[in-house]
Amino acid sequence: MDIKTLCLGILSLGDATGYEIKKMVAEGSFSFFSEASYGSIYPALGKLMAEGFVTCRAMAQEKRPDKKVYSLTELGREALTQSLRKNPDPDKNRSEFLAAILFCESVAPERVDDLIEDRIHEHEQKITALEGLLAGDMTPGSIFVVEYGVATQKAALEFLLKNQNKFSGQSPKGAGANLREVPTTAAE
Amino acid sequence: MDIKTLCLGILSLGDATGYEIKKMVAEGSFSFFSEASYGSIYPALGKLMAEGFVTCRAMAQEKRPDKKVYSLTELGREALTQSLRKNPDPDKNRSEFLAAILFCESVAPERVDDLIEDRIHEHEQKITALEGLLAGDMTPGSIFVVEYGVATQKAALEFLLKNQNKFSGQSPKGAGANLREVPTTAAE
DNA sequence: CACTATATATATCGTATTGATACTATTGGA
DNA sequence: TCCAATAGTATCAATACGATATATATAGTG
Repeated sequence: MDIKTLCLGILSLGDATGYEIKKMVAEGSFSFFSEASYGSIYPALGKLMAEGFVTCRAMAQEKRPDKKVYSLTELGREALTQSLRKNPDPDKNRSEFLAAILFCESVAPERVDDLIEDRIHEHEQKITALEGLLAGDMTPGSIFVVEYGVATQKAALEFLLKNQNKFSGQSPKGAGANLREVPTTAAE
Repeated sequence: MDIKTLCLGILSLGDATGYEIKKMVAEGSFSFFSEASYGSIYPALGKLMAEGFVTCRAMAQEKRPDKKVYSLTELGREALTQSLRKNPDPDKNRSEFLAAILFCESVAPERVDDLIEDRIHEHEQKITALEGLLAGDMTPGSIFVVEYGVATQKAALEFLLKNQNKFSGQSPKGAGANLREVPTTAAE
């Protein structure tokens, strides 16, 4: 999803400034499935203005720089509806962790255990954070999205807990320090 | 993970051409957690050459453009090991589907059911595809990665099957066709 | 009181990445 | 025979990212 559409969508939920959009994407329900930086948000808002999809009223504040509040126009609402009509592109998941698992195997197998151990804690934290979001007043949509996130995170966590032993003691080539108590995992 | 490290990692599993690297990232076990285009792979290989991390031997083929096979050097292997030493960055998940759920709510709520229905089929296909990968000869690492993928995909699928009714019949503004049998989900 | 960090708020800049495409040649199917 | 797909290289414009600059105010700390 390009940033223009993302901004359009966020503005469909209510007026916002560029700063607020950035915050929503970095925290809140959006953080689980999107990301955008100022360097893409501000140009996107500029283009949306030029296309007539959003308007901007500058709210002069004393002792603060002007706040530029963007609002969706009727034209913008139609453009968003149109975008939502076509099927969403498949998800893009990027995981340095999974890459590291694959690469460590050939280059530093003794590191895999730590990697998984750390990851388990990260999943636990992520789950706590997501469940914390469910406290505020949320729409059915954002509850759905957050719970979707919780479900997948929990599945990942359980997978790691079940399978972390599958690696231990395997091909201990040279390291030596990594075969503390070889577990009797199902031979194979 | 930047593309240079990704290339280094893939080459640690065996020699490859730029074309082959692209294929591995687009299909195979890598497709689940990484992505890269020619426009980033070729420049990355060029830089890795300049840094002495990879070598390249051109294999002249008749009736085809030269095949440039890249190999990891010992220096490159050390650089990769070094990169793997630091903790992997958190995953980045981008989902147009989840965004669409949120945005549809305010702009086209009658579309949500279709969105979920389609998504269920996509998850089923993805699971089949991932499980298909498990047939070939795989290292423990790639089995782990693929099964991690299967686990999360299945969790997502189950979540959607369980919760797809949570949306039906809610704020049926104008559509009318979407309130077939309102389920008695736990009132709340 | 000064110092530091964090929050509010806008915006730009260099670089990395994407997505599309060009070029050339072979294979396989309609 | 013609079209699409596969194999292989590579580049380019548009976009996105990540870091940073610019200001001001507040909150905490030594």
